[in-house]
Amino acid sequence: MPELPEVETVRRGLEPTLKGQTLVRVEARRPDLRFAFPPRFVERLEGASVTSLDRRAKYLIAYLSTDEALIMHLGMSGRFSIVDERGVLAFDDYAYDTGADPKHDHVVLHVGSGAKVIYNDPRRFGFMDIVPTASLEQSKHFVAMGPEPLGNQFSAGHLAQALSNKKTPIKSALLDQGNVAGLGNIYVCEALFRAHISPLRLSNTLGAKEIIALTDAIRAVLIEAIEAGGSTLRDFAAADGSLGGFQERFDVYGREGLPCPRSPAIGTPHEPIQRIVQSGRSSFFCPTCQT
DNA sequence: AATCTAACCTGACCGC
DNA sequence: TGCGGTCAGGTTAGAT
Repeated sequence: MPELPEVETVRRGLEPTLKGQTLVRVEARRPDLRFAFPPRFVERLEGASVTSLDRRAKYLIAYLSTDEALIMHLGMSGRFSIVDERGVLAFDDYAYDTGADPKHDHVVLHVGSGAKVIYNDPRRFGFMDIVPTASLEQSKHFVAMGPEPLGNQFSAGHLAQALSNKKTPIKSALLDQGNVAGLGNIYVCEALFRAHISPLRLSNTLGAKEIIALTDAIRAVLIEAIEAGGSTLRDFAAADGSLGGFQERFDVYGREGLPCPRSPAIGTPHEPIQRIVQSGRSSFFCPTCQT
């Protein structure tokens, strides 16, 4: 479930195991994921140590002692798990999935502590790349990418500028990583609901107040989801098997036909949550309070 | 240049 | 139990 909050949750989960550790052995069990691994993928990783683990939008970045950076993207179905030095599963970002799925374990990073970090991806929409750290920002993955929504560069002013000449629906504009980076289908739906804006509205028709509301809604929903991701990790550490996480808190996503959370107990009820398809993807919204 | 579509893959789920 | 159809949270190459 990798949009920005999920990737940040994964980053926090992997950091204690990877940071400062040497990659003593790397297994690439096939030549590619969505794309071929870069040349000499294993050789460039083995022997390097991870100086820090960062995130940019939905990408994980492991900075290496070799002045290169390992870029990892989870695609749609990518997940990481950690098996610690005792052989015990210590982290799995799909903790509520039942059963192992070793046939889709494509990459294994063995670190000096004896732990291993396993990348599993049934659909193989994920990918990994290695680029020189000095040119990371200029690499093809990041060169045209918009600002981090939780960073200082993202503001109502930025969003207003980005949307001002766009005729595309706001739903599509927010999915465009060049406008703001890290949102996906779920959090776009949720942010538009919070901002009372219909996904059908054309980008260049939003008013200043709406753009401010949208900016605030994007930040708020991402922050809450990251906090909920943290609680998922704690749940798993406690091995209580509970689902947890943010998905129980969606206002509109996946809730077609269900009541709008804002529908009043007294007075005229809102229409049920509606699902439409925009550029091939589902949008969920309340036709009554999102205009 | 902006915008849209199809494609990449596999698995889960639903109705019959 | 099996079969076919539908859907899935992302990105990008190629067409309009």
